[in-house]
Amino acid sequence: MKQKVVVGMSGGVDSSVAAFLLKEQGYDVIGVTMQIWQEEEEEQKEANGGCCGLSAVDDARRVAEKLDIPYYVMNFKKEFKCHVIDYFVEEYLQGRTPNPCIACNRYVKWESLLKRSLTIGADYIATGHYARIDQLPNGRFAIRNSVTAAKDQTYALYNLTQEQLSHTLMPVGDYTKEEIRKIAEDAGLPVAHKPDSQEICFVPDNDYAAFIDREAGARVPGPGNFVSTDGTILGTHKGITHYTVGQRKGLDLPMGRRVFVTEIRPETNEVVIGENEDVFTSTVLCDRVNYMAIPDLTEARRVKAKIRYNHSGEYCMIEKQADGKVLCTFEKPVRASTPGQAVVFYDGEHVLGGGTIALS
RNA sequence: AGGGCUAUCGCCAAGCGGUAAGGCACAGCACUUUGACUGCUGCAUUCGCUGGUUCGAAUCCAGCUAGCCCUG
Repeated sequence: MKQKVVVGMSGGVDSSVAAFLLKEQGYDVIGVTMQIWQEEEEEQKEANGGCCGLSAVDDARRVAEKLDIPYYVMNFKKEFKCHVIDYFVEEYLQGRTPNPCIACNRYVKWESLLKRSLTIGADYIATGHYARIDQLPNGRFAIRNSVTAAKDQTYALYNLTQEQLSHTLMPVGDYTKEEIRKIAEDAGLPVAHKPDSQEICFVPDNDYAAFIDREAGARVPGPGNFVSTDGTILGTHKGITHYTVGQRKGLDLPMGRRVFVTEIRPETNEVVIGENEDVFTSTVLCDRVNYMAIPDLTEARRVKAKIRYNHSGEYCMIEKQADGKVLCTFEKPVRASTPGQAVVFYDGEHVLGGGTIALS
């Protein structure tokens, strides 16, 4: 009997081709689009729709028809609100910089969608991520780099659990973006030339600070002081939710030279300003660690680590602390390690694990 | 009340009679399935105001205005 797989279809090229490939590979494919933040009425264009846009449903449905597979829209707004939007807002209110994509993957796509998929009799869920999944000799499942470094999306997937990975397929990771578009074109999929998505999906105007203002209202910390490392007051900032470590633009500080945010202090509502070199650090402490290729970190080891999406990675020693946090000591200083962002460890092509940056 | 100094883009700042450098800030674009970083482009027909001298002035002269400093 054919194995059944639910493909999360965003309406973009990648997930559409994922569905196509799996069908070709003989799976019993079901297409599902997750409704996560869009207003029902908001059936507007969403020009560059992508990952979570709204043209989503229309495009995904057309692809499903083309592939002749069953297609459903599932509502996950409640889960998305709770695990992604609220988390996103709370983190900013506390002076940290969250990565909503990671939270969405871990808690919405791979928790809620997987759970519901298993309920309807599926064996797997699949997505259009540029990453692969391997089962290692030690029996554990691990995310592996896509064949194309340019579109690698492993960073955003480090937080998945073994249970989740064991029920996941990522067929797109075996191809380059160009190949995927070619496949889509050859298969006659109507989304072959749709532009890639970008920005935070639930903040279409890209003004995340204004979004937080709308969501949190009076709880948003107001203006405070820009201070230099020695405590000198340099000016007034718009509120800590407007800033992140390493930021230069939007400071509105005519210092005569480029200056950057080096630290955000929610306790005193201060944003610390410094030179570019002040934003480099050699040590990063992370917590909420998820181990993937290994069951635990029992002894210090050397790995390559990425401290943000699109970071080329830098080698470091990682060592587990008594409290379970992991201390990373980099061989070369890394720029703008930011509390709230993830640090992901790589052992060769596989994701060893990762955590949330707590301190730099 | 006298004396001196300074007034050039939002901020800083070149310019010293020949037709407005640069930095920062800011804006747009590119890059990007997070926030950032980065790159590219743009950004004073005008030099506190009013006159004057010059073929020609931000640059010289006079008066006015404003700010700073010093002395009563």
